Amino acid sequence: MSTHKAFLRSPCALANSLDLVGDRWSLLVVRDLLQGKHTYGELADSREGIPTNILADRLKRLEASGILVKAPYQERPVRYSYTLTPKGKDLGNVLLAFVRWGTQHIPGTVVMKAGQASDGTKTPEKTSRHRRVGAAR
Amino acid sequence: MSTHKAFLRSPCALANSLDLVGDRWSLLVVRDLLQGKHTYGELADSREGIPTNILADRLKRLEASGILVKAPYQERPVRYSYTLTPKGKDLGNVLLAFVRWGTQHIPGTVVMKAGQASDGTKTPEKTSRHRRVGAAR
DNA sequence: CCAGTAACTTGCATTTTGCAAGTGTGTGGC
DNA sequence: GCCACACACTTGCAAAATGCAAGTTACTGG
Repeated sequence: MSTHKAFLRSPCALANSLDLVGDRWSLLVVRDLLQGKHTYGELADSREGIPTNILADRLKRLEASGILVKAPYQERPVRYSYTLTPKGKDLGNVLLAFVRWGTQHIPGTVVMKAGQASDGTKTPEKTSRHRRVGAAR
Repeated sequence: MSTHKAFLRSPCALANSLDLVGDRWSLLVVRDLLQGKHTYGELADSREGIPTNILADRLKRLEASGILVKAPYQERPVRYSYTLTPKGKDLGNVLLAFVRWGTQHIPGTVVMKAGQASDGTKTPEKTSRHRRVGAAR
């Protein structure tokens, strides 16, 4: 099979990025993965309450587009771990841009991102492993 | 009445940003406005072929959330001009992050963004005018 | 055998899309 | 006045996506 299908809308990088992660849930899943979550259960338990069918669908799509990979981390009982690829981790910069825009322009919103943004807002961070956002700037 | 409604999903800046512009079209409209387009017709004539009902809806939503303003720029015949507010212009950074991610990770995509980049990225791209894209099936 | 957990699927009502066609307002030409 | 035309939208659906609840499968410990 070919590695990529024809462009759906245009060759514009923005349009194609939006076709992959331009919906209300995908980037929240990426956020949670960046924060150190890695199982379906942890992801389903997000603050925003993503419906499980949507989560399953987004995980499939994100895997299909090479943003994350699914792999069993134990065999008996089989349990899966979702982790970001480099492509997925690079979305951290997009998240960061969104977070900066949101905190600046939507009153009341806070940074809920582990690894810290530029404005010094504290995050109620729990035991994160050693995963950090590849922050620009 | 309160000045703003309760958070739809969570106080997370990312989640709230996505509630405003987290769909497949909003940021493309912002892109076109940043590129200098300002009338409904010019926006409707985008490369990706946004349906006019969707465009009308997005313009209303973006105006409601203070990302752009609509104003008549001539009276007889009345013609409207859509322009970004500072809030809307700041989305340029989000666009930039998306464009960088896309060009880096989605093979074949190109930058189609005019001027106004904070890192000196330039586009020799020019805009096509009223060319129809009958590509949608 | 039973309860429990993780990881999904399924059903179905509601909402959002996408496409085409239509409407309202005003302008210039004849 | 009448017609063609352009701009800025609406309207009418069919099709798809979303959201909620409940069900399913695989396994394990008691």
